[in-house]
Amino acid sequence: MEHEKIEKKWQEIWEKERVFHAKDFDNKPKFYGLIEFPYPSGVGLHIGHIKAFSSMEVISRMKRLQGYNVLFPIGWDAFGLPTENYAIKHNIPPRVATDENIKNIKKQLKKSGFSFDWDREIDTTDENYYKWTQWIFCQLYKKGLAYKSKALVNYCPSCDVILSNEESQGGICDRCSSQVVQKEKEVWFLKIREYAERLLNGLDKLDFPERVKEEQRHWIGRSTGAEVDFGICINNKKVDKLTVYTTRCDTLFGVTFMVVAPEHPIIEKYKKSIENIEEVRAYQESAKKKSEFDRIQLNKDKTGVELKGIKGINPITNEEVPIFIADYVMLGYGTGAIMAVPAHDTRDYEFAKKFNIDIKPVIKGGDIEKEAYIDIQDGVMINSDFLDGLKVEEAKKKMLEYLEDKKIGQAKVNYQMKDWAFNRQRYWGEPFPIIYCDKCGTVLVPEEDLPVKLPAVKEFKPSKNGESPLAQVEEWVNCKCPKCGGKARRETDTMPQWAGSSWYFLRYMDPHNDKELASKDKLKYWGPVDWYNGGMEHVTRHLIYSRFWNMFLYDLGVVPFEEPYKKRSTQGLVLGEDGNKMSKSLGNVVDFTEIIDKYGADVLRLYILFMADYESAAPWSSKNINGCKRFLERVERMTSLVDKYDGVHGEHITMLNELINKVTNDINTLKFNTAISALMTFVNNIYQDKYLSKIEFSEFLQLLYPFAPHFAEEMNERLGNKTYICKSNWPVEKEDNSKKMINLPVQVNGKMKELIKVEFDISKEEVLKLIENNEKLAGFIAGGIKKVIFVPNKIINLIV
RNA sequence: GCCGAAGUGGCGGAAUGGUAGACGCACAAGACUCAAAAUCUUGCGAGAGCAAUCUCAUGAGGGUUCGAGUCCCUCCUUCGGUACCA
Repeated sequence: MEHEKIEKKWQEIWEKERVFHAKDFDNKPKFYGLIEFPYPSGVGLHIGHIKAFSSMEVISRMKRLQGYNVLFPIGWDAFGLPTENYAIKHNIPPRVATDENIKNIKKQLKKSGFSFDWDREIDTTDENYYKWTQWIFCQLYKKGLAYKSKALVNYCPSCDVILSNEESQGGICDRCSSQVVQKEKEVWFLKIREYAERLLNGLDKLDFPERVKEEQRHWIGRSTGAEVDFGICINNKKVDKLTVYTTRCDTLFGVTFMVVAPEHPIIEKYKKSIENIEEVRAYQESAKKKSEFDRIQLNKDKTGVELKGIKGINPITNEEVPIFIADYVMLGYGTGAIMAVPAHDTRDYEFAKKFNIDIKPVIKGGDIEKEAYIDIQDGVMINSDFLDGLKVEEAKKKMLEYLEDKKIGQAKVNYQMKDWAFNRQRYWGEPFPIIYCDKCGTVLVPEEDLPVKLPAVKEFKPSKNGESPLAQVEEWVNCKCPKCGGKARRETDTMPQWAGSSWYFLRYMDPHNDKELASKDKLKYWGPVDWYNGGMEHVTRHLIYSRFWNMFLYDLGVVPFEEPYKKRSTQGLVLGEDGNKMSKSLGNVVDFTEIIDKYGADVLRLYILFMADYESAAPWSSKNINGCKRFLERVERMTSLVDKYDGVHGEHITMLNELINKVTNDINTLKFNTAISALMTFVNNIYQDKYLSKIEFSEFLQLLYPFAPHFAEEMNERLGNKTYICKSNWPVEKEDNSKKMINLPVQVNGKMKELIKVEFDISKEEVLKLIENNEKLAGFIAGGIKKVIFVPNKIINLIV
């Protein structure tokens, strides 16, 4: 079959018939299937995209035949670094580059035969789209959830851009792999931490894979503990308090020193009292130079400097303890200060060993000469006054009561998740709807003035002083204050990559609305997303950010559902033929457009879904794909076996029913590989029988349709069917009056001996009778049967 | 270190605690052909046997069970995530 011709033909027919069009407020049950919209980068799509999109594609194709009103949309996450870097590299304005790339990728997607509803195509860089991204920011600002503050940020010297923690994991820039350094900057933050608890608790109700939930939980990083007010004293006189965060307030009697982060404000406050301030300053400087990554790398070798001249006071024992600064304590977590209990914390232990500090055990057991002893399960308190004899959990509780009673401490929940650093010094992003006025301060752009359009510029490369290129566009930057009408300047930073993708699934439900981000009625009809498939790499950032925005919009009353995604699944990577991750440097990248040219989109999709379990990574094979090609050719030749029988042959009913059942279930559980193998088995069986009816063939083609839609449509037409498959109804199981026969395995002492063909639902007694009459099996039971395990329709096991 | 996933033929991979290796690839033999390709048929975990058949076999070692690739314990390896988070 000429795949090029028939694929083009059916793509045109589907488009003309508008079969993938999602109808608002239709009476049919709705199904909203979502895939992660692609970045329109210059290199086009990757074979991984094809796999990623194929799950919802297959499910959507089936669901439409099953009578669902399916929303399966597509769009472009076009702001952000990949596009901008491409534009800079090729010296093309980002707008032009984006449009070119979109055009190219759109062509690739259409050629691949995806059943997207193109009427709902969105583009995050379209001003009608980012108007609403800006609008959401305005609401966040109004609710006090967006703020600007000075902060140490991850800064990539090569890209000249500030990165979020998510974009600089491991201290490496996400985009260019350069080493990230720390820099102090005025940064916009979104208070995602205010939603931490809800983001965490919401997970329980969601149909996400457990590992996805675990990663999100870990990312949010909730820990329960206590803040305890230690004292600071100078010359034996208490002058201040120093609050620490601990999850182990039960060990308060074991504190032998304190540690604060190098940037902790007490150093500046008491610099006059610190005798070795020069040494301290030197340490602060060296810590600043180290990126967060370096700190981690050096985690075996603890460093620090004692703050001589000031001491900490343990509020329980009133003992004086030394205070150190050390870079193993982070300013950004807890209070930036800790109480150190070397006997029961590995880090404190290492530090104490190095600096010769006392190690005082407060939990029985272990050998503190060798290592810190940690037993939160069964540990029993010692050397701890009123806690002695209690187990750790009980001691925690009692200590906390004591602290709260004496007003020297309180229960405290902390989250590892930091507020979301929400700006970049780049051109290709959403401008902030923010104006700075000398008189009025920070002023929001009024809603009627949205969108704040991104001006066309000549110089879109990042400038070397770390400022956004927008800062150089005087006529854009200088504006009137919306409040007082006086001279004012616009915010020149832009929003990060994740902004536009944090709410795009909402826009799909009402993409052309110019009054609101989406009408509530349409959100109510389509939302929430029934099934969202995407990559494991977006589980912690994109998924959490978008859940946060959705929750916020829910609180505002704009969105009628709190959680945006009912169900989430993840595809495994397509690895290179050598088993490694595909990469240009390894030269193992497979160009899927070449595969389409050679084999067609149907064979490509069939093979991608057949090669392994959908959710696990699997290597590409240019040999194995032949099997899928041959399979379709075999199906094509099956035409010659079609007889004149009007109906389903009695002998084929069971087989066909099983196929319908299997394919339907497998598609619903992403087991595409076994669905396809069942289709193959069916064909093999038909070849054995050498006949099938037209109806059998037609239903087979319907089942094949989600995986090889063009081919199935073409074959269906050749069979003489007047109705397109895309407009047909998904096959259902037929009444089966035939006596169902099964092969029942017979085990003797747990070992398989024989298969006997029996009627379905046969009784134990009848089976035993058959066994007695079976020449071979009778021999085994000649010595008498001790015990019989009979599992109806499954197995019989004879213990002799 | 911690969290998660996984280890099954020559290869990709199937198996609600119940026939291990479905389906496909590769390979071999046969049919068709002048020949090749394509196609069709058959075989294809290892060992023993003319054979029927038997024994062994799902990373290693234990255990639970009538029965374990699947559940439990200990360990090894690989991959992914994460990390001085107090």
